[in-house]
Amino acid sequence: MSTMKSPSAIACCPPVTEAALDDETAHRLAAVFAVLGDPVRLRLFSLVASQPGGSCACDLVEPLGRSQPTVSHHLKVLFDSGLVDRERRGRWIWYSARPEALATAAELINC
Amino acid sequence: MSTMKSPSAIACCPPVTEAALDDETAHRLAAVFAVLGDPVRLRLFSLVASQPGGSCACDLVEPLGRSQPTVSHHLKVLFDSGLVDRERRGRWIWYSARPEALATAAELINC
DNA sequence: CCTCTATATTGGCAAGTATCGATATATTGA
DNA sequence: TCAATATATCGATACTTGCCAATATAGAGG
Repeated sequence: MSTMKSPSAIACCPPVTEAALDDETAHRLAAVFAVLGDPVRLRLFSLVASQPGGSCACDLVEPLGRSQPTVSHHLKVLFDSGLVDRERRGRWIWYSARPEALATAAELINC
Repeated sequence: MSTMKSPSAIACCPPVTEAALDDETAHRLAAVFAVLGDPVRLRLFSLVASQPGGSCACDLVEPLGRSQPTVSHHLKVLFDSGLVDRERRGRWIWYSARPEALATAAELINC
C-alpha cells in the first residue's frame, strides 16, 4: 500500500489501483463489465444511449444486423443489469439508458 | 449529436451517450470489458494494480483461491489485452498494471 | 548436468452464451 | 372478436470459456 497520498495529485476517485477488490465487489463490477463485454450488446447499448428520448425496440433490430429474438435477448440482459430502462408506449416498447448504472463501472475506472 | 461543445464543461472524453459506436469500435471496447468481465480475473487485476511495484505471480495464486494454471491463464489474458505488463526477474515473473489500457474503457464510461 | 522451483502450456470437461427459427403473448384497430 | 403487428419466450445448436490435473519449459544454484 502507498505510504502517503501525494496532495499534488489530481483529486480523483480511487481507481482500481488504490486497493484490491474484495470478492463481492469484484463480482458486482464484473457483472457490469460482462454485460458490456459483448460487441453486439455494447453497440446496442450505445444505440439506445445515444438517443436522448430513448429508442423503440423496433428501430434496433435492423442496425444491429441480428434477428429480432437476438436483439430482444440482449435488451433483456441490459435491462436485467440495470443499464437500460424499459417503458411500454402503446404497441411499442421504449428503451432508454440509465447512465447511473455506468457509475458502478466507473468506480473502478474513473479518475 | 450535440451542436456545440460547451467550453465551460469539464474537458472530458465523449461517453457512450454521445454517439452510437461503429462496429469496429464496439469490438475493440467490448474486448476490454470482456477481459474485466470475469470476477476472478477482475480481482486478479486489482491485486496486481494495487501494488505500485507490481506483483510476483507467485503471490497471486493463493489469494485468488484458484489453481496455478488457472491464475497463469488469467494473467495471460490480461497480458494479451494490454492490461498488465510482464517482466522476468530471475526465477520470478513480475506483473504490473498498465493503467493506460483502462483509458480505452474510460473512453466509453468516463465523464 | 542435475535438481529444484516458478511459470506456462496442453488436454479435456462442464457450464455458459450468442444465435436463430418457431411460437407465444400482448396491444391496437377494425 | 379477429387480424395485424410488436415483442418476448422456447428449443436447439454451435461456440466460447473457466477450471483443473498433468506435463512441459526455463532459470538458479549446486
